Amino acid sequence: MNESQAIPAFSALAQETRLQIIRFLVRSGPNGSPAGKVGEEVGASSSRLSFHLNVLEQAGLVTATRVSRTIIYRADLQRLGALVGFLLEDCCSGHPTVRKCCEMPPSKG
Amino acid sequence: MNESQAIPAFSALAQETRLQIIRFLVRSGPNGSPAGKVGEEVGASSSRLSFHLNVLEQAGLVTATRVSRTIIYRADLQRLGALVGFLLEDCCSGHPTVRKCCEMPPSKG
DNA sequence: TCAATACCTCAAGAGTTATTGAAATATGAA
DNA sequence: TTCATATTTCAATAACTCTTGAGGTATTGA
Repeated sequence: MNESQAIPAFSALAQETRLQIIRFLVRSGPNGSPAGKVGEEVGASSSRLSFHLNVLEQAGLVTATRVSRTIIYRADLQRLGALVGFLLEDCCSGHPTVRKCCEMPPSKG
Repeated sequence: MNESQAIPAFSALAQETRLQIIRFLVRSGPNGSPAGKVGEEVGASSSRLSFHLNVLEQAGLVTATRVSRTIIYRADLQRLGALVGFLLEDCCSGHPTVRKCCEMPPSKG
């Protein structure tokens, strides 16, 4: 991931509705979720939802696939991982203090 | 880190000049750097620099300390780490695919 | 073909962000 | 006090973001 990919990604995540969408799509797993269901989940009107899904898609954080009348959205976990990597390596020079946050939480081994 | 801290932090990082500032301040280490030197480094006029440093400070990603005539800025590594943690845990539910990016790079391991 | 469903696009308006240049504030030294 | 240095604040402006509501497109089934 380079800066010109990271900037739209950070920008996409800097918004409450889009954060809700990402959370929901990550939890929806590899099957993803149709736009309508995402809209119900986050409580957004169709045009508002479409606007935010488009921002996320342009940022590369979600993918869209048409299946008949519905459009299935999925979180792009590789991209999200690459963004974490950008934050750790590019922004923070791999600094150990920043890296500590990535260790597994104690109760989850 | 919660959502209302993460949103301004993502927003702060979604800008080229501020990304340059963060990189430089992380590399400057615990002594930080005076505003003027940051401005030289990133090629920003004083008012423009001040604007961006303020955004970063409000977002909690840098701290400012006055020392005589100069103001020393430092990257807040704890906050940056907490933001990585938010991205991994809150946004991505600690998903292993996303986590893989946090492993030490092979040549540095 | 017509109607229904699922979703997107468009235009308008309010609010926010980034840049510029001028002016203000704070500190230190002559 | 006067001057220089370091930095912030202010006002104007252009560009961008988000929301709303109306209308459009794609697909399916009767």
